[in-house]
Amino acid sequence: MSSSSAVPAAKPPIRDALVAAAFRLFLERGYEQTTVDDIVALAGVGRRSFFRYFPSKEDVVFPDHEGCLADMTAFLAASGPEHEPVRRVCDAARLVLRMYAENPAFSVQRYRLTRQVPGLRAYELSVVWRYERALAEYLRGRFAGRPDGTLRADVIAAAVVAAHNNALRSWLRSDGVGDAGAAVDHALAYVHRTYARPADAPAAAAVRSGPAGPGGGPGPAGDVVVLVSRRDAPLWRVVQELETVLGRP
Amino acid sequence: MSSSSAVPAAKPPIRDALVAAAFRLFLERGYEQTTVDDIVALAGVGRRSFFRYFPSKEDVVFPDHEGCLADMTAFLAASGPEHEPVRRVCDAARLVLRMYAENPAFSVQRYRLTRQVPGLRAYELSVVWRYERALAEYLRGRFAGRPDGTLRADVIAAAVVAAHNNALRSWLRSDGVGDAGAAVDHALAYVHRTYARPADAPAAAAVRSGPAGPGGGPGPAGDVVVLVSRRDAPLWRVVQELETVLGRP
DNA sequence: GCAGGCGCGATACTCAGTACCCTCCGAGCG
DNA sequence: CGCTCGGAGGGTACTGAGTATCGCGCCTGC
Repeated sequence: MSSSSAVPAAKPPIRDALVAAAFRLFLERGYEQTTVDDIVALAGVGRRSFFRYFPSKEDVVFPDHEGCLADMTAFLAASGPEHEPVRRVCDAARLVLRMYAENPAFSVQRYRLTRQVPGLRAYELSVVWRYERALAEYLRGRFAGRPDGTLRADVIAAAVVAAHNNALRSWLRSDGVGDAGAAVDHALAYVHRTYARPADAPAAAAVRSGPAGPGGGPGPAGDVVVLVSRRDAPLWRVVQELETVLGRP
Repeated sequence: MSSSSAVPAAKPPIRDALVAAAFRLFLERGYEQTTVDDIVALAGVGRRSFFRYFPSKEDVVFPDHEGCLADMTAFLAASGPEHEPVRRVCDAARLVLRMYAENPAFSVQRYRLTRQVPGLRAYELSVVWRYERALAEYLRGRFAGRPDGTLRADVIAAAVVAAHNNALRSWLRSDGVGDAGAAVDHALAYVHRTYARPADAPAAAAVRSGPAGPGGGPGPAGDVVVLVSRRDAPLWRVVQELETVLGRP
């Protein structure tokens, strides 16, 4: 009818009402003690509508990740060859942090939920996995042709995600106080230092080798290389020489 | 009693029959088209017994991971301070490969299943996550006190798992032909090179030494640089060190 | 004003997972 | 010898997530 009083509040779409109702109940009585029927009853909608907006009960706990994943994919797709790949995936990871930081209270509550509900933890893993795959796919493209390109891509993507999550979780564990951005920057800087090679590091150098004298063939890992070089030698020559002696790519 | 009474603990009871029946049906008509009732009917046991042996339908697809995880935990717990931590987690990861390699045909079938069933992929993620946590917890212990100890632990554990899985999956994708061990060794070597620092020592130490002896500041072009490095130090780290000492980009 | 589309609700069904209770079987004990 | 006890397996019934189907009402476009 013409009356609008029966309609809940000026249309925060049903989806938001479902999220709000779900979290109220999850916090009140726990995730597993809350049925979908409870949620839809509180939200005042039909049961069928819940599954129209969320493919599963778990999805209502992560209502914004689908969009964030799309943002990340778009961000990576918009990258050009001028971007250093490792830095680019670090920046992509920061998109996720931004989403969490936009709503600290919500993020902390969700974190507590996922910590104590195994089913939610498993679901979160699959979400994180999709982020990691997006980063890895991007890196695989950038590393195509390089030796061990896919290996490097997968490892770097995993390292970036792990570093990001390490910082994010420590921020969440402290109830969202402190500078999450700085913590994530620090963690990602560690990964970036580890993997971002000085653009196509040329190579170079003059070397002598051996644990204790001449005749030492390719010794076991752990022995020592002594390199003597003129100070004014071009760096790339030093590296070239090193590679030759070490017998590595 | 009469047949095979004791020693090998008479292990294979109903459990193995359930696994066999489950895989037959999964391969015949697909995972989601197979109900637990189908499985127990084929195995000739009661429905209740299925859940006695497997907490969920997904678990029947990974019947050996629980034991492997226990092996890994024991392996890490049995580590001493004499073990280099990064090498140790690499060795721990090889335990998982060994389990897969013990039964290539089964592993390949399972891989195909998990590839095409989202629910199984999600479940596998939670299994992998537990391995990663075991590695990370071990490293956290070994890195306790170091700056960014937990960060390093988490990142290295993730890198090890990613490298292992990269090699493992490429082996599985090729239907289990080729040397899985060699592929995993190669992948883990990459991670080990990246992270294994020579027992707290810097990757490389460069010493400036001039013709005029010590005390000489940044000498003129023409004097000599002596660099001492562990043979297994990552090359780019050596270069970083060189750059620092030489004061060049 | 009418027709069609669609968002939504209601009912009914499948199946995973759980709770409860039953039986069978071997072991110990009166 | 029979009784009990305990544990492994089976059967029945229930909860709740997720799906299929239908029917209604509202909004839009002709």
